[in-house]
Amino acid sequence: MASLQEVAARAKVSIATVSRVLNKSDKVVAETRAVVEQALRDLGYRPSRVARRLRMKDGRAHLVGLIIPDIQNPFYAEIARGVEDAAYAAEYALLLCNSDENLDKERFYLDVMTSESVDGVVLPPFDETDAAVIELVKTGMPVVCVDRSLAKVKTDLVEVDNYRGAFDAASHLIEKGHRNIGMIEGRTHVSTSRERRRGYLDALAEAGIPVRKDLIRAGDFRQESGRLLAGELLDLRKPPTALFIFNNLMTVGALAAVHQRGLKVPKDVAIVGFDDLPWAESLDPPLTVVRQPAYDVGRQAMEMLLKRIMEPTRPPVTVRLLPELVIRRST
Amino acid sequence: MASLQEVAARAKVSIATVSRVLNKSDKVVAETRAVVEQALRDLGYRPSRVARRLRMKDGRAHLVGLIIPDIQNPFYAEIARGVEDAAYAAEYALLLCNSDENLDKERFYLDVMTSESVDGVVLPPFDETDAAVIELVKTGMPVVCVDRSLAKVKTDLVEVDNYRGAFDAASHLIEKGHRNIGMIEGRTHVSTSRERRRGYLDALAEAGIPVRKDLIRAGDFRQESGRLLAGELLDLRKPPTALFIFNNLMTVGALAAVHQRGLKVPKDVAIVGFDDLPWAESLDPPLTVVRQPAYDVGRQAMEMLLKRIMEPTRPPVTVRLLPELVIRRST
DNA sequence: CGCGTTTGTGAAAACGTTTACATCCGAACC
DNA sequence: GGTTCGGATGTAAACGTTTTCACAAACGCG
Repeated sequence: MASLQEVAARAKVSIATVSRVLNKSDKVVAETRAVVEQALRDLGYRPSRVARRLRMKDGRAHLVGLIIPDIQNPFYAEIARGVEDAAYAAEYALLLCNSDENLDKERFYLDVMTSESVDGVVLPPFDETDAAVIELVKTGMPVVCVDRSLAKVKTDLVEVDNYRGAFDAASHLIEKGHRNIGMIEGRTHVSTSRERRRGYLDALAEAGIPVRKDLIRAGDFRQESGRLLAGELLDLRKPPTALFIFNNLMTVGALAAVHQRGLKVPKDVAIVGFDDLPWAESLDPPLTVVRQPAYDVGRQAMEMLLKRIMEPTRPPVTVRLLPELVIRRST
Repeated sequence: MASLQEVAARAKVSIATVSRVLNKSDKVVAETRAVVEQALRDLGYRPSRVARRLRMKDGRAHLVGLIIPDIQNPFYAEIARGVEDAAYAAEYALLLCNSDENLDKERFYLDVMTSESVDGVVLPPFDETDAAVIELVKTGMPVVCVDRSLAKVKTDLVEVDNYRGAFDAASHLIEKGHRNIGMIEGRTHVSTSRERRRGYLDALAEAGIPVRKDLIRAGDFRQESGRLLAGELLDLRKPPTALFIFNNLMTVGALAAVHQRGLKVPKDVAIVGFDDLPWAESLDPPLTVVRQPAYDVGRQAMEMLLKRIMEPTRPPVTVRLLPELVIRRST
């Protein structure tokens, strides 16, 4: 509440001097400094980030935005933790928003970002052609994409080798003797979906297994769509003996569909999903998954963003992290 | 980027007129309005929330803060969704922060809140005596507590009937014939822990079961502490035949400890935990839990906050929602 | 002792809004 | 035809900072 004005009045100096005391940088003699600091304490002064941000040129707000598609998805929550830890370490505050895999909400929050003059934004774009994000990038706002990438625009990017992850997962199932492997994709215009699909197809091709189109379904990354689509696949005349599912939430949904039908995993149907879960070990059965280093994705993205804020003209960088196939008992 | 200045120049009017067009409220003749609106579009004008917030008196920033202890805890994620939906519906932006059950972080973010001149804050206090939160309340900042309450200070509050939830859970175990019921609490100075403990003790008392102090352990709400403490209990000379655990994450940890020892649930040990999980149904075995209406907690808290922002002097209100015992197969 | 140089401090502008107040102009009134 | 009114628009102050520039005093030096 107390402003520089009031502090200055109490210390009988000018507001400029108070500001200088606050920002340490400038010269102010020890005696005055002491007086000012006393006044600061007396009034319980708290600087206004708002005023500061209004006055300052870009890149010094110490505020960045993170827009995640679904805060209830543990994968994104883990990314958020990574981002948050790196931000907090650099004393940056984080404006965290949940876009709910919804373009309108995303646009609303992107507007908030520019409107709040944040220093930069971390986000997984809605899909490869996300217009609102591209627009934002073009305004010169520092943007780091995580997990998903944009097709036409080059930005800083921290992603996971989705092709490799999917290839390994499918190969693992093939090795176990499966030839009818169902796949539940995510939204198809998302870069991760595209890459994972490639990995699956290549693994099949390499093993000389023909692709059964009816075993491929596209979901929307939500639990419910996993349940529905897994149900469809299991109810097929010639159902798959294994399921490869593109994210954690849909995998949980699929598991529910399997249980509902009284089928046994992995005897009746094997399952491997993308994204590890803290409780994957305690699921019935413990789930084989492609583990993504989500925390690191977040942390590195934030560090990358800080670099870009410091040096806005540096060329965009891509970091690709490796996933890991964690074999438990669902395969 | 474009400011009122530039728009005004292009439309050949004063900035006041532009501002009036923007805020609809005031009179401006149709012709000028059209000209201004064209200029607005041409320049792709985006208002600066920062400047606006600096200028305006309290309560009109259309920005509120939410500080949650752990973004990776599905219970809080669900609360966050409730808050976020209600905020978005009212066109409020949400400054979401993760305090990591850490007082320093919490203080940092509380400072950010005042410093950012948010209109209000929703949070579960760290514990009943959380000094930083009390301080904030005393500054007159609208604050709504969720889930946990403060001991000495009366604020708006949306909570769950924890006593009832715990009482029901313990009674259910007693009914199933258990007399040695282990309990893993959370941090003991948190209001929810205190209430749940009361519920457990009363249920035992009502059934005439003496309390075994060695069956009561205090954790920190994290998965790891659930694993550790459940391990301790199970390794006791005279171990409990049932476990009542105070939150979801510790329950998952406890489940791991049980599996690790090769014990069967519920044959060797029954388990009931607080907080439902989207995948509780797919755990091994499907978990009996006390379900809290987390989404509603969040939604109602945000609505309450909006009311307080509109009418800062209204007396504090408490809403208590009912939990529900969901019986699955772990008991 | 006079003159440049340094050092500490203050005055004021700027950031982008909102809004109270002033101004202008035409219409309505008597 | 003045006077008054009211409606549309402009002017300028204010919000709380940072920062440039100016200024005064002290200092160093020949």
